[in-house]
Amino acid sequence: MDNIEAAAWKLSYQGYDVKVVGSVRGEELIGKYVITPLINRRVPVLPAGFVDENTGTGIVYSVPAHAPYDYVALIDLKKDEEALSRYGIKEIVESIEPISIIKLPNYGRYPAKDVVEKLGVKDQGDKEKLDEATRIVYREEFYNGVMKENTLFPGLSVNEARERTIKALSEQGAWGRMYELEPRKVYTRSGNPVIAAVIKDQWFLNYGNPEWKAKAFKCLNSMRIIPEKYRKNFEDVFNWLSMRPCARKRGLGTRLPWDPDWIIESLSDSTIYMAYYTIAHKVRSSGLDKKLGDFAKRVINSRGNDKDALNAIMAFFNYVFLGEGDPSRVAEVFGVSKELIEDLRNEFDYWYPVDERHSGPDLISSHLSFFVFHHVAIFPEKYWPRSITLNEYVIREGMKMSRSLGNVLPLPYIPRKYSADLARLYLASATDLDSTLDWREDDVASVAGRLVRFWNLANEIIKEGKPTVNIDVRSSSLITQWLVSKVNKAIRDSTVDMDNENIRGYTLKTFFDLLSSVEKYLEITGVINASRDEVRWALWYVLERWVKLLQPVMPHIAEELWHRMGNETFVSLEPWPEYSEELINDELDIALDLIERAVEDVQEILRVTKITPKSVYLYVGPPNEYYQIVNEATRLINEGKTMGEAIRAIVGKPEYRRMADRVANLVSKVVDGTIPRKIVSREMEIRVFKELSSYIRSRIGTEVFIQDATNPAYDPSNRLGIHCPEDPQYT
RNA sequence: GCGGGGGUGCCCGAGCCAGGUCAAAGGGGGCGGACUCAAGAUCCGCUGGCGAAGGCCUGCGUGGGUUCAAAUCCCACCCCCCGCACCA
Repeated sequence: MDNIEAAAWKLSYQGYDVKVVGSVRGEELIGKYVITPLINRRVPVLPAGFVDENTGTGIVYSVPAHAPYDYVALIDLKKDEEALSRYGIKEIVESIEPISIIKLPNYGRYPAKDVVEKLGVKDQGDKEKLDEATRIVYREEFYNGVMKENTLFPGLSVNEARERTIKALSEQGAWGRMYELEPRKVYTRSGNPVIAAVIKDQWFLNYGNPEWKAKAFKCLNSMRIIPEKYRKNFEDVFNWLSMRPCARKRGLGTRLPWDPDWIIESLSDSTIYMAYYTIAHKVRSSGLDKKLGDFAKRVINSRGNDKDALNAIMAFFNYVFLGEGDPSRVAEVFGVSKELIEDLRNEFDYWYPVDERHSGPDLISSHLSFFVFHHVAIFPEKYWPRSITLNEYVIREGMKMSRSLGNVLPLPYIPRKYSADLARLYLASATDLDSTLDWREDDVASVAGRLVRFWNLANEIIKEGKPTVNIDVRSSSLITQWLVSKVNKAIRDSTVDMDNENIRGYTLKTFFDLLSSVEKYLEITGVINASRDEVRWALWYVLERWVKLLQPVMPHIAEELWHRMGNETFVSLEPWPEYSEELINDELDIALDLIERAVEDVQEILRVTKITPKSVYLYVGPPNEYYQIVNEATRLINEGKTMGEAIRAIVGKPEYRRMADRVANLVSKVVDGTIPRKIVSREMEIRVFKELSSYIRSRIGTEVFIQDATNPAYDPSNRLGIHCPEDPQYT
């Protein structure tokens, strides 16, 4: 088929009576002039390689000022001496300058030139960039462009001017419309090109109906949209939705009962398919599918005139989905038991409404909005959908996945190469719902490393076996109390994350944070001479809860560990772990931080001073009044008091009157942040340093002695001058 | 233009709603070390600058402001991404 025929063939589907009367080679026209309609300008015909000759005549109107392709083609042609002389158009082409006809804010005289240069388009063969440039320029001009004085419609916006131009052209009889598909190259499954056709008597759904719209909004307002930021998007689409075609002439699908030449367009009916899913299995196993199908055929074959058949179908769904009508009647019509019909009704009622629909933001403007509209149109309020969750795109190594880049990661490949649990863990940890997920091989490998660490750790705990003695946490070592607190906190906080569908938060807390806590626990208990029974008990305590917490993100591994722990049940069927608020103690975290900070401080001092000490003395726990002063100061500052007011208020109390300078010093350190807002008690401070002194020693590689600052056994340099809570002195 | 989302350290990316323990989680990359004949894998440490004592300076797009205190709150500006009906 040559090009003229292709265009003629396409047009024949668009309501035109087309006959091919002859053909002309484009080359024959080059160098000739045409007269444009409306403005009667003589315009030369020039060669260009970018033109798609499958569309229309293969001749396009060139607007180099505003169309990137035209601009680049003109530049190319000016440089192409060979073509210029072959067609004898050198003089014409050299004299051509783009004519700017649209004023566009933030762009120069020739928007096409601006964008082409910005994107670095090389020549008219640079299709990818030119398409991008065209998209940008057209969009900008369409929404923001204003026609200039040298046009027929000065001052009008581009979209208004376009309508006026069409009108003017058609009044002259110089206008016809040809529809084309975008993107162009779309093929049917049998390999034929897809073309646009003009359809008469199209059926529409009128989403503009105010009552319907109001109901849809009512539903939306009662729904959870996760992430919440997409709600506005839905609202915009709801407002904007109006007439939309709901049927087509070809393809698979259900015929429109009253006009069976038409097939219901998939977005128009697939949006409530989940209602049918609730009963599909029973409809099929009971043979009802066949009976429903027979009725449907009767309806369609009679063009909707077979009222009995139509009523039968309606009665069935009215009862099952809406609870309307009499189940005995329905049973009778279908020749089945009343119990079956009631069972279907119960099945539907058990599952509905849709508690959560998970999808992507690109479907907000179509599928997901229809989903809401159609539900509210058909179902009573109690069956309206409850929530929609959306997640962003997946990219790979920072790049969009596409076939042309050859970097698509096929789904079936994932469990084989990475294992399902690793992939789940990585995906869950890598990003939130509302941002793009970047699949990065290096990161996956790093997560895999953690997973192996976790696996080994869990198996070591299992190897040690279930503890035989029970430990009372309240009388255990601080570090064990700390770990137990961490676990309980992880349960508490990750449960909130789960409820909010903050999967990343949940994963970070339950897997990564707990893993590092347990590793820290092992490191510390390995050097402080902890009770073996206690450690064993604590690790088991953790693992029992940990496996349950991790079950959603790594179901297979969790199940395996659960069984290795000696359980006969499935962890997936176990109740979600409970936490105990009493076992959560933030003071322990602060205390552990205190130790870490002390270690880092000492290391830094040793590094800066380049001293290699024989031993280090840490003086901790200044007088108790200091703690009280700090807590009091924090309270006053948080109330909005100034530093001076806080100092005066504290010094005003008789017990602090004689230490005014110390009060002033402490308060100023609270204000400037040298002393943290949350501090532990003096008892805790001394206890944590004493219990973990071996750990401190192992970290700094030197003998360490913890001294009570108020009563030091050794103070050779007498450095205990000004000294604050949370701020050990070192010797 | 309108609507929405963003701009954080070499890179990715938390934090921001509820200001203070934030030189700023986590990861990647880089550097150093352990292990190894070696490489890889793994593990440990360092990774804004300065510093002979726990500190100072710079710093979260830009410029202002509020505050004792700002990555976080307010105002203005710049830049990036996404969407915008019959498709230019």
